Amino acid sequence: MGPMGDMTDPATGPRWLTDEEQGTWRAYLHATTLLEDHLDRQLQRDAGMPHIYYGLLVQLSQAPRRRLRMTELAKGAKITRSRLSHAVARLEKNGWVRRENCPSDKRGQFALLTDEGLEVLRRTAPGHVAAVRQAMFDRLSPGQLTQLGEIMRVMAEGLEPAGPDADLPWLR
Amino acid sequence: MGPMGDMTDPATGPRWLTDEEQGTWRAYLHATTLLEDHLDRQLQRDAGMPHIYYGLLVQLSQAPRRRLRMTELAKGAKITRSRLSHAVARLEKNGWVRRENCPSDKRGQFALLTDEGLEVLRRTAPGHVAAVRQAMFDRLSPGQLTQLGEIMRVMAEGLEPAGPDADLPWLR
DNA sequence: CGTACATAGTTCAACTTTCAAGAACGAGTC
DNA sequence: GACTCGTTCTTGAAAGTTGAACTATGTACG
Repeated sequence: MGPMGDMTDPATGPRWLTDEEQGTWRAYLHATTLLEDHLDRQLQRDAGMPHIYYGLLVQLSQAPRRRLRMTELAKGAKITRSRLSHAVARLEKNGWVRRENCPSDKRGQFALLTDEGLEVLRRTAPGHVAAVRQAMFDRLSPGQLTQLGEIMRVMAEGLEPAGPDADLPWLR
Repeated sequence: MGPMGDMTDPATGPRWLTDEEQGTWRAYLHATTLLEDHLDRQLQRDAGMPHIYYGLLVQLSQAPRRRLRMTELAKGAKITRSRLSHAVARLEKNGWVRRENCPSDKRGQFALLTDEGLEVLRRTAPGHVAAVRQAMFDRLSPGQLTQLGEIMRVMAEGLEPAGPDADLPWLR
């Protein structure tokens, strides 16, 4: 068990999930894995890259001067720097991204979206949006949309690598 | 674009996401990737396997006689048979799963949970439930819990490989 | 300056996933 | 039986991911 113990009360045992919780958890797992698979396949087929790589291009396209420091890009995509290194290497091979040295910090690298990369994005964005829409927004009522947004923000907040005092969580 | 067209109306162009939809979509992506990463790490650390492998053991543990046909197991976990083959091979090496021939269909294989496998599950389930609880259920109101369940079921329904007539979607 | 430590990014090896074959069996038809 | 076709599961190679080790540079402080 982890360093923080197993979070169970030795007297009462672990707090298992209620039936409703279990049902929701299963539905969550099914929906999220199905959607992720669906988008991965859609993008692999139409854009020649997995969903995460596509997200990297999108982020670059929205950044000033179409470039971002590697670390910023990794944070935005919520992936490790290691994974990003590999991903950018691959995207560079495709000619969709270029690296550039950071003048102010010799350790730093910018990843920047090339014109070709932007073109790929333009060509494939409509199909991607359509897929997302079809899977999620076309099926949810306005109320559900709002609810979902709120719920996801609550969950993300609790999982965020934590802001200040990230290394002293027991003091918060 | 795919065989079914790009779903855009040539007159109006693609229907982009509204601001609220974009916000929800981003929140969704953040929350789901953070949670999946979190659980993967938690289980890798405490149980020595990724989340999906753990899910396979859970499924087996709940099946009659602790065994399932490979295809059933794959369907339940929503993964390909190929992926399952590799996964089971790995779990077999760990001694947590065993294969057995199906007597009635010589092509068939059962995957079955060993006593060791069950023991691993017993040892690690409390920590896993605690992680899920902490990330999701401890943070949502009862109303949100219900909403989330419903929303996820709607989404999953739309993504399901489709029941009968799966190959003639245009007739439905 | 020099030492110590933090940060940025890459690399390596081990592992997992995907995709495209392929081997083996079952079922229907003639 | 023999043909055809679908199903079950496995395999191998390529692609992607992970975590730890490593290089190089910045930063704080005596």
